[in-house]
Amino acid sequence: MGTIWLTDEQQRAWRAYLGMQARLTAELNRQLQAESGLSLSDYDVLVKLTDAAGGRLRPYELQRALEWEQSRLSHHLGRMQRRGLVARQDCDDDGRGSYIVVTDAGRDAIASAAPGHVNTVRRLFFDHLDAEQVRVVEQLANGVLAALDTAERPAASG
Amino acid sequence: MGTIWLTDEQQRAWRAYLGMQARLTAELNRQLQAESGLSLSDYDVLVKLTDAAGGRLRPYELQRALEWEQSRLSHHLGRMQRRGLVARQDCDDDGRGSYIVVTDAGRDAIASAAPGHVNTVRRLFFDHLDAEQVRVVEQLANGVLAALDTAERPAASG
DNA sequence: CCAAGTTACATGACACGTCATCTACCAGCA
DNA sequence: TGCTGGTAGATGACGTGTCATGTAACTTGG
Repeated sequence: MGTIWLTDEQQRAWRAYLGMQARLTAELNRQLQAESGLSLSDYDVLVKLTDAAGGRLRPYELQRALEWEQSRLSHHLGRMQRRGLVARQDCDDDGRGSYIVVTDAGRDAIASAAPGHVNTVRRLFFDHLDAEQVRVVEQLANGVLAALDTAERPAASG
Repeated sequence: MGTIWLTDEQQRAWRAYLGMQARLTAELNRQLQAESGLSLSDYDVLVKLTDAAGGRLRPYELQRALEWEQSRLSHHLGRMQRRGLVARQDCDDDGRGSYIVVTDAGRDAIASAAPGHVNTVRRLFFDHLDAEQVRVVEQLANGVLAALDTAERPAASG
């Protein structure tokens, strides 16, 4: 029988969301790329690494922190290593793995990129939201995320 | 002088938004791909084409409707043509251009993809929002979009 | 202690998006 | 008629993301 479509309000909201998402991501990437030569992905990786003790993490730790697919991370770390942003150290505990370490160049890159990026986030996004809207974004996004979590890792029955 | 960072509320909202955005897009793409062999981009193109009179549009019309970069559209149409989802017709009015037409295969593809996709959008997103949140999403997204528009196409001075 | 399963990570193939650049055509003007 | 500029669109190079698969090292029951 008939498919249930979206209501008019939902359609308008969905279109607006998709539009914002696409344009905003593109703009943020463009600004970051132009001002610092980093991509948003590079930025996220470097944030996690510089936050970590010793500036290094195992790839699987990075993977969980970033919620990336494993092969994406592997490819991306390879590229970042080629560009000198990160390096690898052998892992004595576990012969399969390695540590990923931020290099000095990596630290420099993110230190110089961060202020401009944060400014852009504020200029393009938060400057146009009031306090209530900020709260709604957080709650709504966390709600959707929670649903995605339970949908992907279904609770054990019983 | 000190860089102005984000407030705690803004940081939490931003992280939540980024997480939701990434996971949601990935899931929507995965579902669409698995159930119909289309990507979200294919879907958007086919929606615009089937909405148009005669099921055909000039590439530049598609470009404006989708708000895509020109080369992205060009590459994407090439791939969709290779897969038989769209075809090209000569444009008599303008020797430079052509019309992009949905093929029967394209119509079949989107007709079979749409119900499942809409269902997934509702299941993963709207089922977790109340009416007020839906309104906020629309308003907020449109506000950010408007700002992006004026930022990119600065008004003529005077 | 060893075979079987599991975990950590890499890799090749291929779709996708951006940038820079190129070609062909159209429109206005001398 | 030819020149100049703008518009429609394609293309190659290159970075990125996904899927499927491979491999080596760890772990665990017997």
